[in-house]
Amino acid sequence: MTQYMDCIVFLLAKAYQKSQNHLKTRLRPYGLTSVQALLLEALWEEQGLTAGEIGKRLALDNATVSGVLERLADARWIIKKNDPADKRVIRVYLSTKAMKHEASLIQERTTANDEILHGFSDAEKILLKRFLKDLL
Amino acid sequence: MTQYMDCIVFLLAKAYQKSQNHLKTRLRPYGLTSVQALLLEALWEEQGLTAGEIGKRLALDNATVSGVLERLADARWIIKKNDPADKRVIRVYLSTKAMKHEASLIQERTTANDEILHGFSDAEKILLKRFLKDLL
DNA sequence: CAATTATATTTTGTATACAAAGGAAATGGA
DNA sequence: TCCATTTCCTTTGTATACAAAATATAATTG
Repeated sequence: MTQYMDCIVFLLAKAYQKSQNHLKTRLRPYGLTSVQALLLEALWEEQGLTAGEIGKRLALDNATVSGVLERLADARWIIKKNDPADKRVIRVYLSTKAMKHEASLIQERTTANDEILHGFSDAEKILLKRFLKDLL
Repeated sequence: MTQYMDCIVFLLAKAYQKSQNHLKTRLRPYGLTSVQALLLEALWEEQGLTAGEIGKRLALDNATVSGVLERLADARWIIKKNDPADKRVIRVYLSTKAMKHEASLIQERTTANDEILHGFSDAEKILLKRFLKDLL
């Protein structure tokens, strides 16, 4: 029982799942999943991104992006439009609903982060994030 | 683009996915996924665990355990038996195939771990693991 | 200009994670 | 003893991640 408990993949998996749970709980009232909220954040930063650009920015593969976009559009968080200059390209825009919730959703994510990291010192937070970034 | 790049959930997710890829690649020749290999490791440590016990040890929920066990049994890595003392209970045993591959599979996991952490000093490895365990 | 190659997104399929529900067996109290 | 409740695992459903294939459009080449 001790060997795989020291396996980095296992530890990352469980840490991720545990942390994600904090965020998921906070997003539930909005009817959003954490990946959906993440995608909205990318759009708040820059509207009109293509599906491919979103995938690159969020390190999501195109099949996943396609599904997430579809469900976000269905729930009226985004609007998908073809690019007139290239019929293969989908550009994604935020709906009024999304614009209205920007501040609160970002707040939810920030709060979840604080919750997750509440037991760490500032130095430890920086170090942990550096370690994780080094793994990417 | 910078805000969610500092989100702990995002960083953990992507670090996990990136790391898992190393392990997945090494397990592919065996036809095993990383969670399946993880489950086999639990059984090498103790045969005859119940589905529930496996779930507890590996922090897997029962629906997931059920599916993983089913596919492992189908591929002849494990044998599922009812417990005579309690018909609700499933006890899981390793097949000959699994016993034969124990050493090599553990080696694959160890090597993947080394690969993933090759850029970290020994002290950093210890610290990273401590941080992750603190998140659980 | 037509054929070939490349690109963008969607679809299809498998696996895991999780929530909820279902079915069978065991338990405990009246 | 009987029955309501609890327990164990499976099934069902949704979401994401990833691999592969499909479809449509754009670019390149001869």
